[in-house]
Amino acid sequence: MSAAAAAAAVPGRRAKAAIHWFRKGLRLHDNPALLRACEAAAVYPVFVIDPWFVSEERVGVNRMRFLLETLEDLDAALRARSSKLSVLRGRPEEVLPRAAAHWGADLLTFEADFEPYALQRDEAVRSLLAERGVRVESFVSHSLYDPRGVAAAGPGGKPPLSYGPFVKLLRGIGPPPRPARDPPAAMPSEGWKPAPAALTFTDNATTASGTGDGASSLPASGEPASAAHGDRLAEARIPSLADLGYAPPEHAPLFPGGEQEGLRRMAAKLSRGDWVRAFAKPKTSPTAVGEPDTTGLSPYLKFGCVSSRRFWHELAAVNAGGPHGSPPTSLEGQLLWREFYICHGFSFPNYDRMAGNPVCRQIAWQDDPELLRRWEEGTTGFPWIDACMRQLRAQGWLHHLGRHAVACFLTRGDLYQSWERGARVFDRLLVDSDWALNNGNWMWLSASAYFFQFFRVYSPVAFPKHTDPDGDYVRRWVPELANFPKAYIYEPWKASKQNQRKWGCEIGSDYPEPIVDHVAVSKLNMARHKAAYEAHKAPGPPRDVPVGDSPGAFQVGSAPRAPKRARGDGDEGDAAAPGGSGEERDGASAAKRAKPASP
DNA sequence: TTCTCAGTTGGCGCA
DNA sequence: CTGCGCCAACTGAGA
Ligand SMILES: Cc1cc2nc3c(=O)[nH]c(=O)nc-3n(C[C@H](O)[C@H](O)[C@H](O)COP(=O)(O)OP(=O)(O)OC[C@H]3O[C@@H](n4cnc5c(N)ncnc54)[C@H](O)[C@@H]3O)c2cc1C
Repeated sequence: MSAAAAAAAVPGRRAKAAIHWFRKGLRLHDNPALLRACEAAAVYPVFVIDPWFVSEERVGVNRMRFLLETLEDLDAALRARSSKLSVLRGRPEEVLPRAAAHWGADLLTFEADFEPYALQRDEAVRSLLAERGVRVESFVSHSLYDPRGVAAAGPGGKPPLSYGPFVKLLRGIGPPPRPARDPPAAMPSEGWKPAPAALTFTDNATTASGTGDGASSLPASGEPASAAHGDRLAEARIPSLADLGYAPPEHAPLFPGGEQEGLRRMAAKLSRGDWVRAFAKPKTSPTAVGEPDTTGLSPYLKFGCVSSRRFWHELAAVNAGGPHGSPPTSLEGQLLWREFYICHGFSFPNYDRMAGNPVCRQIAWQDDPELLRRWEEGTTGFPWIDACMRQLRAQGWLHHLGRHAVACFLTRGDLYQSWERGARVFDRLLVDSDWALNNGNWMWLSASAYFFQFFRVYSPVAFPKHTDPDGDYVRRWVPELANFPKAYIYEPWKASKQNQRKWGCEIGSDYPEPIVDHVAVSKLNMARHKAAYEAHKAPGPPRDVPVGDSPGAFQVGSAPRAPKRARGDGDEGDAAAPGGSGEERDGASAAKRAKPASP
């Protein structure tokens, strides 16, 4: 392969054929890696679907739908520039070398991805292609800054553990780079040929191989794809949800996928200058029904349908229009939180678990699959918590404070289950699931990192009343309770049996009793956390806390009608719970690939 | 080394 | 409805 190696594209020299590998960064704007590929005589944009991710167990229907819609949108945008998207099927390490050989590519470009799973995958691809004489180039365009540079600028080569100093560090670096220019109106396609049929998704009705690859062609610039290609049904195409074995979604998407949708949403939000400048995150409402009270850009930023740099610069222009808030609560502050977690996920090992994670407190979480299941399914008996979990399941999205509420409830607040379990559920269900953001925020909420005031616990009853005293959000997502008046909407178990019947929902049969006595259990959990922190100061393996080993502890301050069940299944009293001593994590192999970066 | 201070977004009772 | 102090007290950063 030395001849091929000699033919590899070199920096600055024009490549013969370049593959641009889309993973995140699913956009044409601000895409430096795509621009680089466009310097070649022909560019082949591809997306690789690794079947490993294709399962509702790993990537829920909302996120998979978002991805497929995004790929459709990307393909349409490429076709308008005389190109098209080839969606390939298989492991990137196998598919990309074959595709490169097929197309005679001497250059592969992609957007850098700093998640551990992606780094490992990309390094494997890079070395495989290097052996075949294909040069690989990556470009930073997902985050505002190159996380390597940010980390290097921090004390000891690590980013600060607190947000304030982190932002100060960024300010010292200066504003993020300006977005790259758009790709050319007609993307290069010298000697273009279609993707290898064996690697693509094709219609079953006819076969692509009949007349060979030559059957396919590229659209002329601006030519509508469907009209131009109606005669080529067997052409490689973007799979549907059904192709991938997903059941039809039960709910319309809250966020339709795609660059166009993302840019449209960003423009709509930024056009409200006063709203943008007055944005204060803690004051936004988690109980909105319908359009979120925040930007709703998270899935677009996660998949890179919208460039964070473009968002930042357009936001800066809006902020220039008058007095505005500042981080951490401002809209810019939100983007910097994203930066914070991305940088931390890159800088610290084992960021997605407690064991071996240098920023994470070691805590002897309980392990009760039944409690986890009820939380996940939205049947805890706390209407606010259940409404949030049901919105999450239905739409794949929750307001930030809704995420706070359910994450606190599952972990340090009430159920005392590991944040890792919660993060795994979120990762499956969220349309915007992002490895670093998800794990980092779960550590925050569980008071495992960044935030340590564990005595501040969200009440599953009182908290939602701030923004929704009438309980309309609960009625939307927990229809069993639709007829309950506001006085009982967050505590339906307090209504008399007679009223429960009258309002059409008997607690205990039509809707569950509360899963725990919140007041009692949150006190116990505070004591547990306090002990865990003390153990942290005087190192040793994490132990469960002998607090609350007396069942009596549960009756302290018990809520009216605290369900008998609350004590029974509430994990309490087992002071001898196995301390997650650390190293015996489940599935070391799962840890290696535990990452839906692309899907 | 030791201290001080600030920290996105708690709940509650009270004025 | 809003603001305030209390609860009991955590951390990382920086002086
Ligand atoms: C337990 C938990 C898990 C989370 N998991 C994810 C996740 O997997 N993916 C994800 O995008 N966000 C996650 N978040 C952060 C946050 O809740 C969402 O980013 C936000 O609710 C998305 O809505 P938005 O785009 O309207 O936010 P906006 O308030 O409009 O913010 C704009 C953008 O800033 C970024 N941002 C905002 N808040 C945060 C934050 N706390 N941390 C990091 N970035 C932030 C996001 O990219 C967001 O789209 C999580 C939060 C919690 C508490």
